[in-house]
Amino acid sequence: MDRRILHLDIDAFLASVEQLRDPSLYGRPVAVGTGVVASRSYEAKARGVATAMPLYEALRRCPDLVVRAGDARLCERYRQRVAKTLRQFAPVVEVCSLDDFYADLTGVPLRVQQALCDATASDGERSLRPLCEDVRAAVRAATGLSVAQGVGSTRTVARLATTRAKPGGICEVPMGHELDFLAEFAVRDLPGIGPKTAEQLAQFGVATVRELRVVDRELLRQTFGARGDEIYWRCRGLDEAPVRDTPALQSISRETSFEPACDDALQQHGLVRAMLSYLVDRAAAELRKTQRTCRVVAVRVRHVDGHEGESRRTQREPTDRTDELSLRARSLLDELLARRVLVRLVGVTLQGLAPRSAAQLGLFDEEERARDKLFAAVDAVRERHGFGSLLVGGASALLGHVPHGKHGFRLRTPSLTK
DNA sequence: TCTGGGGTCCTAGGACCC
DNA sequence: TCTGGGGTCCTAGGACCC
Repeated sequence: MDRRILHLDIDAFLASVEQLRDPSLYGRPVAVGTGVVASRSYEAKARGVATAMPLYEALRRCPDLVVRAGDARLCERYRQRVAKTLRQFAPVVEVCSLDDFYADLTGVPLRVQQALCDATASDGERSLRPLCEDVRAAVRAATGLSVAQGVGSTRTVARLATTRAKPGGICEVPMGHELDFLAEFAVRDLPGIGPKTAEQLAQFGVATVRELRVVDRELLRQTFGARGDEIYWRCRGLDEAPVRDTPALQSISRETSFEPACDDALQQHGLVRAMLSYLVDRAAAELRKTQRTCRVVAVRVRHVDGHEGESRRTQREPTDRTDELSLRARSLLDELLARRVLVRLVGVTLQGLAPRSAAQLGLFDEEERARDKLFAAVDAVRERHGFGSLLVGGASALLGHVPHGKHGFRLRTPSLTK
């Protein structure tokens, strides 16, 4: 009942990493992204630059904006360091997205709580603010990054508290003050309420959390199905979702867009095919790195006219091999390329992930074992010399069309693609 | 107003099996 | 042979998150 959940959010994560990389950027408006703003520094925010804003608009508002492409691999390393630091303070830490984390402090040993007991708190009520200050200092020391933190009795409360704490602050919602705290937030601020749901609620005349609490539970259920119940509890700050240790990934996807659209100098969508096989290779390498296999391959194509197609196929036999997955992806792509329209985006998703087991992989078969060894060798070489040191299968057709370097082909959005 | 590249979860309908 | 019901698997699509 008396849970204490900590939510931590790295301030302007991708932009801050760029500032760490290049200290001359401190104090300047910085944006990271391709096409749209993925992250911006607070100096840029002050000049009207918002995330998800098209870059041309950002530059119109702030002509001296420094725009960087970003580096997803580097950000991933920082993120791991932040997670590691947080684990020194809390028994259970959930890495939630690129830049935010939950920790359940309910189980923090009593002696730690006692040591952290805020002498000024009345009625023996303990404040976790001193702990948050320690976390903030530790993250700063380990990474140089600034974080905002929120504390509350549920994930929802903690998360919204963080939004009040940005940037760099700490916001703690005391037990029993949840309803008041949530009341004036817009419904759109509640996690789980997106643009569609907010619009439907607006038709009921509901804009704030306070107003949402008046809506009949049955009506929410009828309108939004299972989510209706969630919304009902959430606006009362009563979501029960636990903080879990970071759960295993359920899918691995890699996609990239073509700008300008891919009109394919090679005939028969040769470039799109080559790009797909490269993306499959990247995804499969990640699969092997995490010691898993997959059974489902999905391929996605978006054409310049906005038409989107995705198709997937499940196979009985799990695999983690690039060659096998490429074959599966290739036949799916052929189904999607029937339209003779330029391609804007292509991508692959591996699903149906399971821990790798030799028996399922047919590794008692001699040929299978040989292929398996081949990919293990490929992975080892890439580990040492970079992903770009070896090209596998159809990806070589990209040479001369897509810039290539140590880490492989340079995809359009390095800030977000590993 | 869909700009980008990741992810999660839910639902509906059809195939198939018992 | 038909009727019925239930469970599971699969595909597709939508809504949401950062």
